[in-house]
Amino acid sequence: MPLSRERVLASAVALADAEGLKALSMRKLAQQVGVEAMSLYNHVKNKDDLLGGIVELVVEEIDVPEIGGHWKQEMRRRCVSAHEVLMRHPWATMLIVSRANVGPASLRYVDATIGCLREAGFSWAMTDHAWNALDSHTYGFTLQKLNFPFDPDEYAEQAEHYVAEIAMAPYPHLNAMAQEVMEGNHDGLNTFEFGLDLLLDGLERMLSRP
Amino acid sequence: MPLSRERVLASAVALADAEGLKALSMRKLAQQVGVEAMSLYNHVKNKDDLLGGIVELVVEEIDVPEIGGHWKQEMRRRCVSAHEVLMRHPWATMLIVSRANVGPASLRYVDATIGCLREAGFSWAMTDHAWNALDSHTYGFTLQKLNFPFDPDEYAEQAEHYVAEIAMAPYPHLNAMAQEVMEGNHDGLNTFEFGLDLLLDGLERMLSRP
DNA sequence: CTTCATAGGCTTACGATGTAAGTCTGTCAA
DNA sequence: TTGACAGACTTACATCGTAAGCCTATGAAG
Repeated sequence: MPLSRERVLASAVALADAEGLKALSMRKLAQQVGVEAMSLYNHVKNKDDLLGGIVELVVEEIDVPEIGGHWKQEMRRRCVSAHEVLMRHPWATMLIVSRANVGPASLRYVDATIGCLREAGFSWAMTDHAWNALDSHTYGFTLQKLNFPFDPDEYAEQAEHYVAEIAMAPYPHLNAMAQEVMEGNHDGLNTFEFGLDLLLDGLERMLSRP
Repeated sequence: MPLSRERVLASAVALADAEGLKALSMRKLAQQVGVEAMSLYNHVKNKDDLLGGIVELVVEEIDVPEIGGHWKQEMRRRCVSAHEVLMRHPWATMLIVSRANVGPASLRYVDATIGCLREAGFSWAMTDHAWNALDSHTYGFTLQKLNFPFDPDEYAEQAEHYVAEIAMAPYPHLNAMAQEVMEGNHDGLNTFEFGLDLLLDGLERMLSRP
């Protein structure tokens, strides 16, 4: 099987998924596809191009909103799908929010989003604001969740170590919340849909009362 | 003036502000404070510790919500302040969302947030959700704005180059929006407050109708 | 069948980077 | 006077992206 851009990019995604973005070096990637580092440059302009390529692969996985459908349902599906995809590729969100993404998958993604909102009757400005607010929530929530230091299942027990290591006296409210988690009264988990529905409901109200 | 942790951290913030996170290397920083690279390690455990330190300096700049005050107004002030501070230090948001922040400034910041929301009558779960949703918007919006490839002032004219470089035929809605921007019918700018108020209004409704 | 351009490998080399390990020196307490 | 120690410095190493150039198999042109 000859080397190709597709194979290089797919392998890069696999490596980043398995060992994180930091571990994705040209040498390690080359080794994984059975080649020397410099050979990758026959298929990829440079590392930045490689990163752009793997971002495109990830964006391709996201459900695009259907332009004829009901905007609220379609945008909800789009955002939930984005969140799921980004959780499957924990390195991807960071990359997306720190680069200009102008590949075909990314363009198609924003085009469908704009189309869906416009079709529903939003003005240009409102379309822009809605799209931006929904993406802000999607990226922001995903990054916070990825950054959360414990596995959700073991949050309660981990909280005990956490509380032990940090002087909680000066932080009474944080301390109280940690107590609630430890005692099982509050699971401390956040759902993507909470903020998402707050935004969608707000947008719906603005649409019906222009 | 002798070297100290404070001086190292302050200088690191200045360097990152001026030349970006990528330019913040131990050697460059050392040079800036007039010392050799390894000497920094007398004041900082390693580079990660340095990054944690400068994040703390930034978080310290953010307005903390007042616990007795009206929650909506206080949280709004807190988020707007965070956004402003993060725009002043364009490298900081990335760092905040990719690390566990457990310094005193960060802990004080979350403690005041939890306290303000609890005092207002939110349940533990709602407090957690509200805090998380507001932060998601703050970080997500800021990252998107920082990543936006043009200066807001020159957006309209830059859009022309953009459109020229990308085949717009397959992306009719994106194309149409670009046209609106070029013709001055839509400025294409997003405000932090749009999504923020959507969230705050939604939270207010949930609080009054439990 | 020969020639020769080309695509796509490979090797070598360079300047960053973070930091481990060890050294030197000036200050101050005993 | 001595001796410990804080805080500077030097050297050295592995790892990174990638510039430059080399080598060889393939396949089209003569």
